[in-house]
Amino acid sequence: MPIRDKGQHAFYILLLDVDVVQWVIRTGSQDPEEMIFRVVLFDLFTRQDTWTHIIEKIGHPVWATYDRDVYLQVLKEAKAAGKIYTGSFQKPSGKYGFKGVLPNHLAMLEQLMEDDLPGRVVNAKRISEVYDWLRSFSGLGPFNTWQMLQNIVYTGLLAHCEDLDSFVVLGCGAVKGLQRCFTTRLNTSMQKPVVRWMQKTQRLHFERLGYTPATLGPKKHELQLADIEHGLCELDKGRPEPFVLPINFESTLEAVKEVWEVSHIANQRRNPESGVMEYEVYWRGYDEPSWEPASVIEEDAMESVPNVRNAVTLAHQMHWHAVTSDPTHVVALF
DNA sequence: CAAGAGTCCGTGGGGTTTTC
DNA sequence: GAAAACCCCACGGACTCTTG
Repeated sequence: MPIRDKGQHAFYILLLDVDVVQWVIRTGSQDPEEMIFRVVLFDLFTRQDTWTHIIEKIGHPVWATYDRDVYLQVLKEAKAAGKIYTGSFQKPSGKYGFKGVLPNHLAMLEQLMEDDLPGRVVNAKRISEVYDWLRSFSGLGPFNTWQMLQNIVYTGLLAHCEDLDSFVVLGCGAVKGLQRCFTTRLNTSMQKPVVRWMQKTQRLHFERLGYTPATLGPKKHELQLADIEHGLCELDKGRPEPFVLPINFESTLEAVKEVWEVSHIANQRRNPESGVMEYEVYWRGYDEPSWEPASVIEEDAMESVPNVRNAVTLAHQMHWHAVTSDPTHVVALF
């Protein structure tokens, strides 16, 4: 059975976004610096019209020949003729010493490039490093940073990062979407694990509901964390009625068991300097333990700690009674 | 310290008024 | 009468302040 109804919308929007970003990335120099310049420039507007307008006026954007005045002029003309921003992705102007959004956005772009965003991306061990660094810029809050980072991920330059498959940030929309799914607001520490769990068990849900699994891109990838997050946002926008996912408890436990990576937790302490609660974690495959902040471990507990209690807690929070009478209600996600 | 409420800023859409 | 200008409201994310 093909995906239909409003759920289809969510995927089409998603596919469009990915395709446009891919086009931005693949058209032009494949030098990391140039690719990232194009991605960030595109990300400021996240609008295909704006990108096309730039190309028509000055050709494919090139960092090596970038000139603020030229870009400002072209974008001002575009703005005078129509819209250049997208409502839901619009970034605050940030504080870069200019009046108005546009010059401040360009100034932020320049700052990112001059402070070597490309180098930081190429040399990053973890995506979270790049995220934290981007977050320090004025105007880049949690959600916009995440969006920008996702577009950077599409370049493939972060493919070597160890947290490529686990790093996710949930925006307000995604949290509301989760609330729609599970009728109750999930405990903050459970939100990300639940989204990771949704990603890992997506096939099971498609099968259970009798739908062809949704795939993205020419290579028919499974939905990634970013896609699930995105889907949750669309869900929040499009659905007036709250509903609940019917969930199989046993399969959830199986999903949790499959991804254990922590060997065991030996100790806990309060960090003498910061006062933060920490756990002494032994990692599977490594002899040396490390002290990890409790918040991190608890957040990742679904994935990493061999502690069934976490799964049971989750089960209780999720209200797993099968409810929806119309399977199309869950199609936006699964 | 975390969660929630409130403010700010800018977009977008719909409707109304003004202008030619 | 059509197009342009204007107004108002809702929305979303960042940021700040308050509360428990």
